[in-house]
Amino acid sequence: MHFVSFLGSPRNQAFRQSELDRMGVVHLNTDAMNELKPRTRIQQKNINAILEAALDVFSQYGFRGSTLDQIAQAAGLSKPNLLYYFPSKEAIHTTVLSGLLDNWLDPLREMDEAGEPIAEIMAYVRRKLEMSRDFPRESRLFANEILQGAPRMMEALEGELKELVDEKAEVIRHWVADGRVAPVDPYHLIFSIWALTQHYADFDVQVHAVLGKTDDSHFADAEVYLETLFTKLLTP
Amino acid sequence: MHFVSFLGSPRNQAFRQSELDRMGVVHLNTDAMNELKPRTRIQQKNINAILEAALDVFSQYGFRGSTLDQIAQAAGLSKPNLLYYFPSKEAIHTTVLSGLLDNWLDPLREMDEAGEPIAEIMAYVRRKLEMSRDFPRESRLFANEILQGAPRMMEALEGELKELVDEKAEVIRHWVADGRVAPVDPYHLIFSIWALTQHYADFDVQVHAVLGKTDDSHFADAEVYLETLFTKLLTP
DNA sequence: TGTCGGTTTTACCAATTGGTCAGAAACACG
DNA sequence: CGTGTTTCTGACCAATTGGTAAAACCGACA
Repeated sequence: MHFVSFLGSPRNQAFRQSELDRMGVVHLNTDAMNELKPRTRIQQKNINAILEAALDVFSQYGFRGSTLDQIAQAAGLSKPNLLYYFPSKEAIHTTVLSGLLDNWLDPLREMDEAGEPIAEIMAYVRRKLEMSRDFPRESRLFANEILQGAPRMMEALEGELKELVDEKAEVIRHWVADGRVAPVDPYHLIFSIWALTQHYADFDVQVHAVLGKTDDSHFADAEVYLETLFTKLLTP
Repeated sequence: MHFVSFLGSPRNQAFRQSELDRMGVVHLNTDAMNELKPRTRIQQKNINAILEAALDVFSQYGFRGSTLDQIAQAAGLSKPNLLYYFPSKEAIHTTVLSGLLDNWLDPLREMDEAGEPIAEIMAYVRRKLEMSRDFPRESRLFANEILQGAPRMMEALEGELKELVDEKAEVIRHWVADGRVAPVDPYHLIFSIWALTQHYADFDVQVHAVLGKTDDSHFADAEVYLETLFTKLLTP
C-alpha cells in the first residue's frame, strides 16, 4: 500500500480500517515515511505545509490541546482539505512524531567507540545543543509527548531508545573501566546531556525572560559553559 | 472581598466582572490564596479535592488539553459543582499555578550569601532534586506552562523570577570573584541546576523506560551523580 | 417543626471539536 | 477542445466543550 491509496474520500476507508491501529504507535522504521512519498508537486507542497503547521501547533499545545482548525489555518488550508491528505488528527500527529524520532537519536548514534572518549562525548553534547538551537519545535514536541506520559511513544522508548542507550552506556562503561574517562554513571551522564541541552529549547521562554534577551546569543555562552562542565566532569 | 463572596450562583456575578481580568495572570503574592480561605469544613475538603485533581490533570495535559469533566471526575464532583467553587476553568488553573510558584522558588531563596559557597549550591541542588522526587506533578505543570509559551506566567517570569535569579547570580559572581568558586557563568549554572533536577520529574517516564525500572530508586544515583558533577565544576 | 444558609443536581445552552460527503473546481493529457 | 483524475469547498453531523439557571437537597438552629 502506498501513499495515494489513502488519498481521497472513498479510497481512504480501507486505510482507516486496516492501518489506523498500527498508526496508533510510532514506529522507528520508515514505513510511514515510505507511504507518504508524494506523487505530485501539489501533494509534496501541501503535505509539507501540513506537517510543518502540525509541528508548530502540536509542539506548543500537545496532542489534546491542539485542534485541526489551528493546524489547517497555520497550513493555509481548509480543515476538510487537511483530512484529504491525512485520515485523522491522530495520523498527522503520528506522522510528525515518527519523522522526528530517527533524527532525534542520530547524534547519539554517531558517538563512536573507536574515537577519543572525551572528544566523542563533547561532540555529542555540541550536536545536541545545536539541535536545540536549530530545531526547538521538535524538542518541544518530544517534551510534550513525554510530559503527557508518552502514550504514543512508549513502545519506541522501551524499544529502540532503550537499546541505543544501553549500547552507548556500555561503551562509556568501557571507557571508564579503561581509565580514559573519570568514573561516572553512564546512564545519568546521558540523562544530564539530554537535560542540559534540551532545556534551552524546551524552556526557551524562561531562559529569555530571565536573561532579558530577545535573541539566541546565549547559545554561545551555553556552549562554553557545557564544555567546561563536561570537561571537568569527565577528565580522569 | 473574601472567599464566600464568590460562592454560589447569583453572588459570583460580581466576582466574574471585577476579578477575572486580574485572575488572568498569576500573582506571586498571596492575594488569591487569602480569598480562598475556606469557611466551612465542606469547602475546605472540596476545594482541596478540586485543586488536587486539577494539578493531576493540568500537569499532564496542559491547560488547553484538560477538560472540566476530567477534573470533576478526578475530584469526585459534578462539573456544575466545580463551577460552584470556581468561576471558570481559567480560575482553577490560575489558582493552582499561583499556589505553586512561591514554593517553587523557595529553594533558591534559601541559598545564603553568608554560607560556604559550594555547600550552599550543593544544598540547593539537593533541595531541587528532592522537589522533583516529591512533587513531580508540580514540576510538570510548570514545564507545561513554559512549553506553551507561559501565557499565564510571563509576568511572573519577567518579574519575581528574574529578580530573584539576578540577585542570586550576583551572589555567585561574588563567590567567583573571591576565588571561593571556580569561574562559571552564574546564569547558566542556575539553568543547569534547573535542567538537571527537573529532568527527573518532567521526563520521568523516559527515565523509567530507559532504566527499565518501576520504582524511584534512581533518585539516589542521581544525587550521587549530581554531587560529583557540581563538586568538580565548582571546586576552584 | 419550619426555615434559612450553604451545597448539589438536573436540565439545558451555544460554541467548538473531529470528521463526513457530495459535488464543484482545477488540472493533466490525448 | 474534451474527459478523466486530482484537489478542494461548503454544508453538514454527532459528540464534546465551558458554562448557566433553577430547582432540589441538606444540616443547623430557632
